[in-house]
Amino acid sequence: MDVKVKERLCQVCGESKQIGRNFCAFTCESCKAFFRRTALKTIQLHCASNGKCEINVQTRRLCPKCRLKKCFDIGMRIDFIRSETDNKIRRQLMIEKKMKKLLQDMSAYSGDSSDNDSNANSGQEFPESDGNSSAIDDMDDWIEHTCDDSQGSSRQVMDIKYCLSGKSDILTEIRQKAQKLAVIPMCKTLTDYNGINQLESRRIDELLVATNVF
Amino acid sequence: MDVKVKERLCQVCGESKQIGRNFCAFTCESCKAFFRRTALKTIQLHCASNGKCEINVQTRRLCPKCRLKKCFDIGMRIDFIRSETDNKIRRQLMIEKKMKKLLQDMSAYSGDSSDNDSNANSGQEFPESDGNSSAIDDMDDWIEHTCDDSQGSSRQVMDIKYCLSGKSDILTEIRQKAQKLAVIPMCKTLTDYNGINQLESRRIDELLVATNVF
DNA sequence: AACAGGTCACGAAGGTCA
DNA sequence: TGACCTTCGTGACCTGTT
Repeated sequence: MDVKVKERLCQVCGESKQIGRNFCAFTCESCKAFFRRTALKTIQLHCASNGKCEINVQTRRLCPKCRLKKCFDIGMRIDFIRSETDNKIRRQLMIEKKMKKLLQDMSAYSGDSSDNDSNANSGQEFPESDGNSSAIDDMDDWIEHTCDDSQGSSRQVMDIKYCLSGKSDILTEIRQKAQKLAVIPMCKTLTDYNGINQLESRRIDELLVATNVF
Repeated sequence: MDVKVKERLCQVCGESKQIGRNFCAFTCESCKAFFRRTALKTIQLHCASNGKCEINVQTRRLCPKCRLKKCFDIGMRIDFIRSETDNKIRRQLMIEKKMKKLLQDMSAYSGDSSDNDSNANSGQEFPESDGNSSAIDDMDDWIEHTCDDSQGSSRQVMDIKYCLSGKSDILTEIRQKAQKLAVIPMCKTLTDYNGINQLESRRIDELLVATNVF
């Protein structure tokens, strides 16, 4: 029972909400975020009380130095924070993944069945651009004309565009696909249909597209 | 006896449950899944302890690099993992099998018990509507016989039908395309609508993929 | 029965923004 | 700073084939 209670309280500040195992210790969300942000920083922290501050939910934000010290004391491990290069790679992979999906969607709606999976080496880097800005412009057009942004739904597309600045190879491909796009239905025909949620109406869209009727 | 005990423990992590010969070594289910997922990946794994982590049930998830190393060390073989193309083919075959069964169900519902179709090419056909006695009628029949409306669940299908009324040419076209694509169970999947769950929409995806449209 | 792959809820990382 | 979110790896459980 003692252990159970322990596991339900943040070992750093005593918080009782959102407790989980973070960086090898049971902590709350805020101490987790604090440790992630602070532990790797090299700048010297300063404590006004000679490093003897008590850390609880109320005081935890008053002295970062003592809070961080307690984090280490209760066993939070710095080596469980992913390295910046690791994170960079992950972000890159995520972007490529989204890109691929975007291209698939475009292919589907333009009826372009020539989209081949033969691209075996997915971990490859995109070639650098020579400053082709018109591809970006084209993408802007495409975003503007094909996305219903009434609910911020094209935000991810914008992110991808931003991240891809200077990667004209794939942008050229996008432009080609985009040109084939006769019409629009990217953002769901039956969205507000009573009872059918977004996922389902998306499936219906796909079925209709599969028939090549619309 | 020693050997028997050995065979009842995962050679990677020492787990004692669900042991079997997996990829040429005696392992638990989780190490099997881990090896299947990880062994073929090309991305570089990183170990914080210079590749000297001890792997047991508690620690196995902490360092993928050392876990994978141990997998190889105890003799798990990467060539026992099926290739992606192999898996693709298998999935394709499974889908065709399922579609065949669905087509049979379909035939049963449409009262098309006579197997002597004049079209000899595929063996499985959409029930032919005589003349243009109205595709809508056919659809009505089909809806009536395949939808469980005990909870108003076929309402969406009916609405779709209504939207298509007066567009019998489109309906005919859909049927023709459907014949060509050998996709019947479009609405069959929606029949069980009670909220389309994840599994079901997954089926729809599979069917679409099976048509080679995308 | 044995052994491949598939599924999905869940835990624990990082990211975002008021 | 911290509440909330997304993403991805994990492992128990499942399906299908031999």
